[in-house]
Amino acid sequence: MKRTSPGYHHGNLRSALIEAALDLARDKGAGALGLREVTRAVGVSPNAAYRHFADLRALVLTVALEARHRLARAIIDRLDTIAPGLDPARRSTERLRAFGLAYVEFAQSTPGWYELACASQEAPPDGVEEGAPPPPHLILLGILDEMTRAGVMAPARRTGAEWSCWSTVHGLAELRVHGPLQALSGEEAVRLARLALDTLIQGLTAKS
Amino acid sequence: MKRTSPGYHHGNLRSALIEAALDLARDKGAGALGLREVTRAVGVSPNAAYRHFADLRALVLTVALEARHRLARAIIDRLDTIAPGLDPARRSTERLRAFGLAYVEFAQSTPGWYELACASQEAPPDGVEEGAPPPPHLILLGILDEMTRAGVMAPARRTGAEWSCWSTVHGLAELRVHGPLQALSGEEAVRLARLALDTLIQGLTAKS
DNA sequence: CGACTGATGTATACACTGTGAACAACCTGC
DNA sequence: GCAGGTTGTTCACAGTGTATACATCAGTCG
Repeated sequence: MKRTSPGYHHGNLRSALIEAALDLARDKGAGALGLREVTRAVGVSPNAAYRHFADLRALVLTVALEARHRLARAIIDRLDTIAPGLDPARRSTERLRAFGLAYVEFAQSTPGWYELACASQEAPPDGVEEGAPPPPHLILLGILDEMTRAGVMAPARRTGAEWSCWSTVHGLAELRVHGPLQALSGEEAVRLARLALDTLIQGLTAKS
Repeated sequence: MKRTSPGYHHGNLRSALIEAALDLARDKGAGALGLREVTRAVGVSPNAAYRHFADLRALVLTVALEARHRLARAIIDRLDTIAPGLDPARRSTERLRAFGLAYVEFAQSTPGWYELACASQEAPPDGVEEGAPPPPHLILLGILDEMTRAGVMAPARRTGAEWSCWSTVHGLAELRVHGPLQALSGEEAVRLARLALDTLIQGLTAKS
């Protein structure tokens, strides 16, 4: 909240706005993101934001991109907990399970960021990207390819498998955050998620 | 648009508002529902709505309930197309598939109503209900019970199976309406939905 | 040093939203 | 025919996003 120089200019309003928006979304949901609300949190006049973003939509898109990065990093971190020593078959299925659990737990621990990550997936207008993690979608494709290579999933089942997985995982998150699973405790929700992931894996890897 | 008597009072503003709101949601999405917008469509002053609904939220809840009924009826109609002569095992799985396809196709043909049906599942404050169809959730439970009775699904897998199904189906709809499947044609989306449902059924019914 | 210049934050204004309060027209029962 | 409740209108207010004009800073060039 403190300005780099006590004077008029803020210093780096842009990042301050993004950070304030992230806080706001985490605490009150993605729907609470408003131009006046965010600028108020930073302690600056509403129209100051227009020096750094074309409009509210552009701000939200930028913040959403950051949320997607955090989701991706959460997934990657979780994938890295799977011991590399396992045999490829077991390892790849465990990685699929870890992917799903990371997705759902990200949604349930920070619903506002999850909402942001899903809503308006477009890239913000200012395109430059550096240390961006691979998007969750690509991570999933990689895991499914591992599974086919390892022989746990028949190549015939590979077609469209990403959408089966994505549906299950995204559906779970959605039910948890906006749907009838809202009331559940974290552990119960995770238990249900594990069951759904078991069914999914069973369906992907079943013989015949 | 024409009033029952040329005079002041509208006659049955309440149903007119609900109908206008349904039209608006179908054409421009659930997010486009605004108090002024709806009353404008009916040709009445904004505050007239307050004689029939406590606030905008109450109106939306009422319209959302109607949308849920239409979803339920779409599902039931589709279930009834499954020939009753089939053997119970085959029939119950076909009914599960029909459930999923009906859900997804409702979402893709009338996304605005689908949004309404999902968002804010609470019942509207004015509680009276008469010819209401059973909610989709109960329909699904019934189908799963049929499947276990018919022996296609092991009783051990029955626990939490509704959430596996619901996740897949709701996830598909969500990806279709708000997610990366938006761009697809109707047929392509249905093909992917069939694949995902195959995987789901495979997972629910696999031996061992 | 001092003035010019671009970047950045402010002030004012406007159209829009949901909603409360006071008012007016209508319908119904006595 | 008139009292009283119901229903729709009007006016008002706080809130929103955003366009325009202005003020103030941080440099750079003479």
